[in-house]
Amino acid sequence: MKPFPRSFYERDPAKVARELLGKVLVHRSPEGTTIGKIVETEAYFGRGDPASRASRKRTKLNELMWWRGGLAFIYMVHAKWMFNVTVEREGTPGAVLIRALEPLDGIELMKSRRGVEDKKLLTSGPGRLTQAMGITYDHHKMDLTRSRVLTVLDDTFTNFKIARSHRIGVSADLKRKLRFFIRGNPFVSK
DNA sequence: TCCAGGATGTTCT
DNA sequence: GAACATCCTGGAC
Repeated sequence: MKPFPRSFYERDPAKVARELLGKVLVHRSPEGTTIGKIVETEAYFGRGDPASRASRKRTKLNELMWWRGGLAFIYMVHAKWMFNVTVEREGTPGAVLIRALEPLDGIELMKSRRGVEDKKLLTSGPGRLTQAMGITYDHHKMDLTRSRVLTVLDDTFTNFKIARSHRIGVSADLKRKLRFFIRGNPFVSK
């Protein structure tokens, strides 16, 4: 297992969102290592995508969407951290939101960070998984293709079917279905 | 300095 | 499925 190269990320957001399913997110923190399989993602574009933070003016908060692919893009919604990966080449905005993981390792650490025992409640939502994995704004701009701390590894989880739907929690969505998830996986958020 | 809003989560019915 | 707790951010003053 090794990290994806930048060329994996510098492509169409929907394509990257779909191909991130079944891949493995690793966070090596001072408290310990937590690992989860990605089971749910959403793609966000730039101009013309009303749900995207890049459809508005470029600011300090959203500018990472214009940067090169493969970087951790983190922001807060409803007092919860959201973990995204930048996609597309520098100058073209795009990001993929990681919405849910299946816990693989470091489960006791996830439980103590979340304050719950139920494994199903650890990482089945974008705010839940950042808390369980210990991901905060400290990881903003981190390069997932190079970092040893936070990275996405290629893996061999291929035995699953992909389903798609409209994105969740957005007030105005595109016609395209841009939420991807592993069909039947119990850790998908809805 | 104030304050509305937001790619949510939890706890109710 | 609906109410509401949560809290940071940037723009409005």
